[in-house]
Order: sequence, then structure tokens, then C-alpha cells
Amino acid sequence: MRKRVSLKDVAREARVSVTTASYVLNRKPDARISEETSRRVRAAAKRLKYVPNISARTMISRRSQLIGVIIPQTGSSHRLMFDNPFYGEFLSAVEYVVREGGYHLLLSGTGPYQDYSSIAQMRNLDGIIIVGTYPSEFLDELKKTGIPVVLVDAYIQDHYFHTVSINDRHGGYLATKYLIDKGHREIAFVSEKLRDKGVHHQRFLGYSDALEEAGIPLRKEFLYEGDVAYHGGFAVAQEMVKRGKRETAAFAVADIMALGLVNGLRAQCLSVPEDISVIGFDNVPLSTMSLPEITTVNQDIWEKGSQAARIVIEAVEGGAKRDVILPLHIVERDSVKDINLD
Amino acid sequence: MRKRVSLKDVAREARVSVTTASYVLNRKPDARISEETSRRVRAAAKRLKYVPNISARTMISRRSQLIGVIIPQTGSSHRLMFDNPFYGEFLSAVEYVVREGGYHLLLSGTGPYQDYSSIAQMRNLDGIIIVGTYPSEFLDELKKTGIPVVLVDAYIQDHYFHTVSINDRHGGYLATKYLIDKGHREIAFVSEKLRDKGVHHQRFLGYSDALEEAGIPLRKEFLYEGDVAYHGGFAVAQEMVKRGKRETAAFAVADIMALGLVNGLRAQCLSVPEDISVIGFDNVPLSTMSLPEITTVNQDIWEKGSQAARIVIEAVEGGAKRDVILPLHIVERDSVKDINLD
DNA sequence: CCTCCATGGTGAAGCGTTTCATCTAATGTG
DNA sequence: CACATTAGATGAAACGCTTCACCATGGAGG
Repeated sequence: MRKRVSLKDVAREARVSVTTASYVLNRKPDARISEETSRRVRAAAKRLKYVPNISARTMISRRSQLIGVIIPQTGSSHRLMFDNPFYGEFLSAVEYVVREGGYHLLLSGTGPYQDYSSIAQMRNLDGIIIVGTYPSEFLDELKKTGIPVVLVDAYIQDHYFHTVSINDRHGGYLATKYLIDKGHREIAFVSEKLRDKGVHHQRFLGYSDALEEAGIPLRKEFLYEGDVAYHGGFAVAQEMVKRGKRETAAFAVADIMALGLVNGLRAQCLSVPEDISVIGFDNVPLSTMSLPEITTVNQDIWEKGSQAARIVIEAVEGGAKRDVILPLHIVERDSVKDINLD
Repeated sequence: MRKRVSLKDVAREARVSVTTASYVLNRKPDARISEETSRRVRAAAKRLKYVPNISARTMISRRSQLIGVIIPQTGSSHRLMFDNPFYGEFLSAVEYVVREGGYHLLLSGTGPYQDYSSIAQMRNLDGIIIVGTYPSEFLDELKKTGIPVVLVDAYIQDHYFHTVSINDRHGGYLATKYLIDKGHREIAFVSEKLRDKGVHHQRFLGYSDALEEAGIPLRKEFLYEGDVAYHGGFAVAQEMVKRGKRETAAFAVADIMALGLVNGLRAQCLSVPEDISVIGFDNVPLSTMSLPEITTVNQDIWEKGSQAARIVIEAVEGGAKRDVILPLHIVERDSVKDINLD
């Protein structure tokens, strides 16, 4: 491999100074360069296949053109959370927007918790996107770096962070209300163990809101816990028949769980929606990958990722603090039965 | 934000020269530093929360501690191929190993085809992992950079590239043979339009191998085409009954497609495996997310990712060229019926 | 007493950029 | 014709680090 060509080489080739070459190649608006010189430099750069060295640039400008993204890991394993298709879709959008914006994407799992602010500094990250809920010490460290951070789906109120989220509580309300409107009054709530913060707790709040509004008492025995994963939903189905299945409908906080639930129910010879209706949340592609296809609360994941990326780039380039809340709506499919019609 | 602390600051604090500080912090084995000085420097670094600047280091050492990963995009959209869960799992493994190895991960979609060698040079990438099949001009460009590249699932023979793959042809053989052993002779092959290179074509070759070995003629009308996606498999199911469904079994080249097929069949009131058996490929989690759970050819995706990452790191650090082929085996579940028993 | 060598440490060059301050010529103004 | 102004271009410093070559000091050996 022959030595990499540097700006110096281009300058020599074009018979100008390094300064001039730099000005030309960066299209500095206020630099006064003649058309002729400009052309010469560009030609030289092309001829030599000049590629700028971002490291060098970073040192001076303190801009790395790098956006860091942190994706949660599944508890036990070291796997990123891609088994929930939400993250893949989200990441796709981020990658796309970031690339179009002239940045690159540094992907990390949550492993290096405490260390992430070091990573951010070492690499001179221009901006950071974090999805999910994290300990506040972790966020505080990040804050100290002064790097713009966009928090996605984190229920944190702190003027430092930009946020993009949905109104999960309202989403939970929507889903439950939908079931109620279809005549259901015995409605199961299926989720992981609820932590105070976090989207699932919010969705639970929405669930109770809807119940309360309809004058339906909240019943402890209609609350089910399982991993937010296919097997979690599947297991809940078994638990449900074990408890005697008094419910006519169930709201699962994620489609992946809803899918497990639907199949688990079917495995127990209950049919969906005839014996029990199911509604999910997210509207990931998975929700159409079952029979029946699953009615769910749609959130525009692509939009979520795009927004997060756009906001972080904006912030890097001097934009103001932003908090975006994306809209939600029900998408009706075949997993909910209208029992008013019976 | 106060100014970032540099090595100079640490040196001053520890009352030593920058050189010494650098030696200490990098644990240079041949540098002769007294225990006492060493301690002082480390203490200072800790006190000031010193974080090295990778850009500066990169300039000198020409090592960026960055591994680039390229994931294919779905044809039309800008989405990364995460709708096939293969990629999420693969990426997880890579991320994990790369991080453990002290590197970071730069993620790109295939958008910047031609430009990737530029990106690689700009960022001084230490190594590159590419999954999928790409035009050879693209690979040639990469080759010119001299950066170690690991090709995953690419049927390319070129001494420059490291590779990790499975024997797709053998996998196709295994799947088909399995079906034949269960008494099937009318076996559909379900895939996307076959290109010469590429894993799916190889799997097709394996399919014919098995047929030929068993003395079963290959029948054109048993070949189905659709996108390697859920909807692709679903559509094939419809096509299949339209053609009169002469087959007793089907081999789909990817689980995601197999899932679509199973559900599509069920939607046509055919039951799996009673009316028709289905076998998939990959053993992604998805394959257990249907009823019946899908019998499939297992490839260890996590291992694939880990190996790719390990090889690229090894190569960066001076290792020799490597080509790894991972083993394959059938995992029996419930989507194939043994019709010998009838 | 002089030389040698080992030990512990440092100065300064250099990596590839950006950018500020400056310089030269040429043009315009009175 | 003298002077100010401007267009066009450049030199050199700085970014933070690594590393080569070199400098002290002091004890061992002759």
C-alpha cells in the first residue's frame, strides 16, 4: 500500500500552498480564491484520489462527525435487543438520517455503562442518541461531557437532554379504551414487572385510566407479568388458563409479547379472537406475522429514529433544545372481537 | 464545559514530562520508569479524570480502534435488513466481541457503496466486516485500501479477503434430505429469484443434490419465487394452492419466509404439517414463533458474528488469512410430518 | 581518577488538518 | 503620483499524542 495522499500532496500537485488547498476543498465561503486556482486544486485532489483525514480534522475542529448510539441489551446475555424488532427499525432510521447528514454512526450496547462518557470524550462524539431507561448517574456523567444527547423513550425531565417519545400513557389508554368500546370489561394487562419509570409503567397507567373512565374496577388478578419477549407472552397464556381465564380480552404492552400470547393461547386450544381478544403495542412487522394478524397501537418507529437523528444533528449544529412527542393511533386488524354484536 | 484535560495537564500535575506521562499511561514495556514516578502519573491522571484523545493517537499510530461493519439494506427502502432477525443477532455478536477487544463499531448501511473505501480511509478503519454479496468493483476498491476485510456469506474467492460462512449447499442438501427421509418426494423449493452467487443459489444446489441422490427428478413447477420476507412466503402459499398444491413438503431458504409460508398455508385452510410439511433455514428465534414451531437448519449466527469479529481483530493485529466454515445441523420441531408412518 | 554502562528521564519532531495573521500585487481614488 | 483598498494567496501555529534520539546521574570496574 503506497503512502496515503495528504493535503500537502494535493497542494504540491496543484502548485499552491496547503492553506489554499484546504480552503478550496472546504469551500470556505469567505476565503478569496480565484476560479482558476480552485479548479486546479480540485483537479489535483481528484487525480491523486485525495481523501481527507478525519482524525486530523477532528483534532482542530473538535468535531468528529460521529454520532454515538446506545441500544439496550437483553438482561442476561450480551445480545443487543434486536429480538424486539423495534430496535432494528429504529436503528435503520437513525443510520439513514445520520448518513445523509454527513455523519457516521458509532454503535454500542449498554455494556460500557459507566465508561460511555469516556468513550464519548475519547472519540469526540458530536452527539449521542440513547434509547431506553438508564440510571441517572449514567446520564449525569454524560451531561458533564457537554455533548448533545437525545433520549428516546426515557421518562426523564432534565433541561439538558433533548427527548423524543410517544405518550405511552395515552397509548395505553387508547388500547384499553378500544377494547372497552368493543364491549370488553374483563381485560388482562400483560407486561414485564413494572418499574416506576419506563414506557411500560406509563402504558399501565393508561390502562387504569381507561378502566376508571369506564367505571370498571381494576382487578389484580387480571395483571400478568412476563418478559417482554415471545416466550414471555407465551408463558402468560398458560398462566391465564391456569387462573381460569376470566378475561375476554388482553392488552399486551408490546407486539412481540402479544404474538407470544396469541400463539400461547392457541396452543391451549383457545382461539383468538373468538375466545379472547388481544391487542398489542408498537405495530412492528411481527404483528402481521400471526394468524390472526394483531390489532395494535401504532407508533411510527421510523419517524422516531429519524427525529432522534435529526434533532441530534440539529443540536450539534447549534439548534435549540427540543422535545418531540410522536402521535399514536390504533391499527385495526383481526385479533379483537366486537362482543357488542353477540 | 471546562477545557478537556490533555496529557500535558497530567504531566504538569505529576511534575514529569509529557513523554514520561505517555509512557506510563501506555504501559510501554521497554520504557524505564521508576515505580514512584509511575504512581505519581497514574494518580494525576485519575485525579484529573484524564481521557486520551483517540484522534491524536490515530494520527500517529495509524490505528483508529474502529471496526467498520456493513449491513445490507432492503432493496427499495433505506432500511437496514433487520426485518430478517439474522442481522440483529449477527450484529449483536460482532458488537460484543469488538467491544471486548477494545475496539469500537462503525455501522453503515450499503448506501455509500462506492464511497465506503473513502469512509474507511477517512476514518482510518482498522478492519472491515461485510455481510452479504456485493459487486466486485466495490470489493476491489476496498482491497486497494489495504485494510483487512472479513467477508461473511459471500461466495468470493480472493486471497485478499478473510471469510466466514457456512456450507449453504450442504445445508440445502441436509434440509431436503431430511424431508426425503421422512418420506416426501414432492418437495417445493421456495426462494427469491436466484442469482449466481449468493447463499440462496447454493441452497438450491443442495436441494437438487439431495433430489438427484434419491433419484427424484427436479420439477420446475415445484420451484417458487418470492421476496425473502414474511410476505414473500405468504404469497408463495397462495401461488401454491393456485397451482393445485401437488407437493407434500416445502423447503424455504429462510425461516422468515418459512413462517410466511406456514401462515399463508394456514390462511388457505391447509394445515401444517398434516397437509404439507415445511422446513426453514437459519434457526432464528422467529422459527419458534409460529404454530407449529418450524423445523429448520440451524446455523450458529452468534458464532458467525463472533468469528467474523475475532478474525478481523486478529488480522488487524497481524494474524494470518483465515477462512472459517461453520457447522450446520437440523433442528427438529413440529412442522414436518413423517409420512412413512401413514 | 577515568571510562562504561545501566537507570530514569526529557526535548522535539511529526502526524494531517484548520485558521489567524500577514504579505504581495494590482486596482481604485483623490 | 501617492495612498488606500482589495483580491488572492501564504506561513506558521496549534490540536494532543507517540516516539526517536539524546541527556543526566551514579555506581561498577579497571
